[in-house]
Amino acid sequence: MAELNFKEIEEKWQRRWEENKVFDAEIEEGKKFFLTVPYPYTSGPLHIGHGRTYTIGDMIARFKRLQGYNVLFPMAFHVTGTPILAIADSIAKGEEEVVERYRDYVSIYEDEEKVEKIINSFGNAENVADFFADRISEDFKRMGYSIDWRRKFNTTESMYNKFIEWQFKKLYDKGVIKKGKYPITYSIEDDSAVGEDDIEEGDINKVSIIEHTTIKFKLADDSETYLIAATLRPETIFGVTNLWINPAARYVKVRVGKENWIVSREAAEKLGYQKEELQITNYKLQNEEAGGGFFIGKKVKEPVEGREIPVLPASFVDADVGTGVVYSVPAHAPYDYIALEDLRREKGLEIAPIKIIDIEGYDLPAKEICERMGIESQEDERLDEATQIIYKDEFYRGVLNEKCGDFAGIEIAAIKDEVKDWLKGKKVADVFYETSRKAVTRGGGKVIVAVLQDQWFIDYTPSWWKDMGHKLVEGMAFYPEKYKAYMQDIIDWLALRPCARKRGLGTRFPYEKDWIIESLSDSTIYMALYTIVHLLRQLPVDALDEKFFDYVFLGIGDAGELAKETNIDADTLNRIKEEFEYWYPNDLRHTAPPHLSNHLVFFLMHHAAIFPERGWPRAITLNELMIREGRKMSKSKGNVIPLAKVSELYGVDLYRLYCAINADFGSVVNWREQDVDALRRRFNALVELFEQSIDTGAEELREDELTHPDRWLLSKFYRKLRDSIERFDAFKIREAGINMVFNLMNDIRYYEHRESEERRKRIVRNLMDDWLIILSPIVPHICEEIWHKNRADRKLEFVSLQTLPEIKEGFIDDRVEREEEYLVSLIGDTKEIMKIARIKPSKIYIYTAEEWKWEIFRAIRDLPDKDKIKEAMQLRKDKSTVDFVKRVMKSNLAYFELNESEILEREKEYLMREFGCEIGINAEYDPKGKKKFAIPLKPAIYVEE
RNA sequence: GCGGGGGUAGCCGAGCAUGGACAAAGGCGCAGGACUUAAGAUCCUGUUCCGUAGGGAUACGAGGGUUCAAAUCCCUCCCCCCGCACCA
Repeated sequence: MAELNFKEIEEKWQRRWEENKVFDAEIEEGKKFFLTVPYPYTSGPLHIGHGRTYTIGDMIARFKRLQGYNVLFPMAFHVTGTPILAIADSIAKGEEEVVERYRDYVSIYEDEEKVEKIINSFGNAENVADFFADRISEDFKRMGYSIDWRRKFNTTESMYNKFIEWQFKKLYDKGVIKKGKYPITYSIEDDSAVGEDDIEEGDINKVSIIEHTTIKFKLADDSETYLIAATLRPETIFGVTNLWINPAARYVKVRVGKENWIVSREAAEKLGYQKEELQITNYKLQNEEAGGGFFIGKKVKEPVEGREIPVLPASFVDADVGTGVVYSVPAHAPYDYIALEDLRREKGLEIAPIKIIDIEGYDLPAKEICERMGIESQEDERLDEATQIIYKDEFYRGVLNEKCGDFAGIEIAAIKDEVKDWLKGKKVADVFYETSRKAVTRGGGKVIVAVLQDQWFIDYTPSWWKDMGHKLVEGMAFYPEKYKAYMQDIIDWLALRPCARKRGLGTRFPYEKDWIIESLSDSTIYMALYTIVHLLRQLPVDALDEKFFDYVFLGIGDAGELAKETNIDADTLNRIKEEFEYWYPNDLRHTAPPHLSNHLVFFLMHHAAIFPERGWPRAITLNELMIREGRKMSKSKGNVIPLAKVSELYGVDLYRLYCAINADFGSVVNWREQDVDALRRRFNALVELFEQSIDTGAEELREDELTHPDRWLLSKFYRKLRDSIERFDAFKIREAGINMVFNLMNDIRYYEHRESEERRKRIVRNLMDDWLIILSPIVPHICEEIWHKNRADRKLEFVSLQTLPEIKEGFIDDRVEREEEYLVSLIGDTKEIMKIARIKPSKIYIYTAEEWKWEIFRAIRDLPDKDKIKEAMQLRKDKSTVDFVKRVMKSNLAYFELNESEILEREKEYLMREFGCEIGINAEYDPKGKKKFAIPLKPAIYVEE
């Protein structure tokens, strides 16, 4: 048999599909199916993990075609946002790490001599985007995806900008586009917002924004000036005994409104990015910063009761965390307790802790935790841990005591925010944002929290919107189903989202042109554009204004008038509108769970807001990600395989099969070379099975020559086919695939053992066409190849365009399958006996159950266990009846009528072949008295040496 | 912390929603055999323990409970993974 060249086969069929426009979708009679997968971001090559989602999407598209749907499966490219711009900037600056990475990326696709030139062009973001968009298109074609490529676009095209502007106008009209303050992570050095990608180790050690509460302590000798302490536990203010200042740090005075605030120099800088009214002046008249020591020993007034408390030195205070001023609650904060202990030892200073929280198991929590953990110095690293423990315990179990005024008797968890608000109301507290850890950007710039004063948001909080979102989700299907409830929660949780930035590629914000629409907010309803994009290309961009889209998408306005205004004739307008209305809604969006709480929820909410109900999406399916050899794939680990290499390294169909079979949607696919190899052998064996039937010119079996094993295999085949179609339709592609590859192959192997290789070749011929059709969504290239090889006259009849095979129900035969199971278990039992008794048989005697046993078997089959013996004894009063019924109960055999001796007589020859000896059926000869052990469906066996 | 998902044999991984045929599919690995000059591939057999007749014992994170019966239901505990936003 000739070795198949998979690569050639892939290319051949991809070419023919393209030449014959097999996947170009046009309006047709009958049912339609519009499937989308999120467009890829074109900052670099995709890897096999990304490929999983697109591949599954393609399988669904292909399956739906077989089901008779007119399928639209389009693709576009996402370019908007900051990363591509950042990459281009880095390359323009010549940052070696980035340049090196992109050299590697480009080398995946290009010969070495071209690489440098292409990299040089990458100083321009557009070139990066275009290069990878082109390559990813090629990758997708090479993966055999059944995409209608005429509808390809990217998100920086002016046509797209027009569409996004329209979207924002619709949202603005609904009153959900707003302006306000918002804290973000920010780099002073770069003068811009920074995200996870921009932060050093931001991907593995996330930086989040933490809200501290600042509390003002008035200096006793200066009524306009306050030391500003920051805390995460404002409710502990009732227990404050002193302030802490780090003598080694530098402090400055800043002017906030009419007050002077004293904070660390570092904090002053951060405050400058958070409070617009802030002015910085240096402390002391001689225009110098003050060392922390300047304040030591001064008195301040705590703001609740106005007690005077001292300012004391502490080394644990970090000038770069919070304000560099900390208030001390030694009863409940381990750091404070230990620092005071130090002072007591060194200076003899006695300050009594003020206990304000009652909690079971503690008297003075800070003291006890330190003693328990053996902490004695404020340099001890375990203080953090001790603080955590106390914080947690007190938060959930602690109750404020009588020292806390109106808040006494209430649990911390329930009252924390109220205390904070109360302090804010008294004008003694304010908000200060801090990063959850110290962080720098990848360029080394310090990351702080800045508060944007005029950030644009989408406000998802209006209840009308949430209600619509819930309703939309309620009417949708999700697979895996658990994500439906999860999505409802996400909708509730969704609040304000900034929707524009100052930087990045994208559409200008229509209401303030120096803002650019943020890239997730511009990717919410773009599926609608797929339906008409190929038609829009023939129109002048200027015509694509609000009225145009209102008409096409919402049916608002009049074609005749619009034609006059836009210079597009009314027929064209209607043609476009019709195309949209034909394809919409999006019947299925297939993606991966990381999109749930961002892209997908926006996708749903924006549809709910903008489109009428008939335009709402119908279903979402999600597949988990892919790992490799048990580990996450990542650039830094260097363990990614580019999608572009799949064909060369593995073959596309093998990859697709692996994606289909290795894991269900809800589980991670583990790409393991060992398993891939094993699957390759299976896959090759399957292909060979088909090839052999074709090459030898084996003929189909005629119905009148079918034997029992033939009927058995046909029954198995059509049962599995029926089952697999059901499962595929329910997106259980893995189960369908395992059924149609692994399990069927096992059946055929068994069949061949039962019959012969020759006959196997013939019967495969009977099944081949039906089998190829159901396999074609998963491994389309090889199916197409064999489909055509099988019948040379097929030419343009692609397997990809067939309809699902008819299930030949007549072949599905319980009896035939039961009979075969009966034989298999008989043979298994016999072999078991031979093994245990270590006998080489000269003859094997098989005794089927006598008729009375069958009668009782029938009579008691539906009775509960406890009644079985009683019933049986009424039918036949004999001790052997009891033994028999016990054996039946133990054996757990499902009732089924079989004529055992008839089967055995028929298969006698097969049994002889199997055991290589004589077989006696129901003989009188029974030297060891085995006969009595026979029960229905489980004959007694005697093996003679 | 909040929300979600898990812990199954040497490994990966089904099954658990509707408890019973579950010593637990399938794959990998390992061992033996057939084939081969050999290797690979393929096929067969085995892979918790005991057993010279198809059987028995112990097992599905740990510990309890419900039941005639639990990997499957209930409770408690331990451990692991994911998301928590402005980022594609």
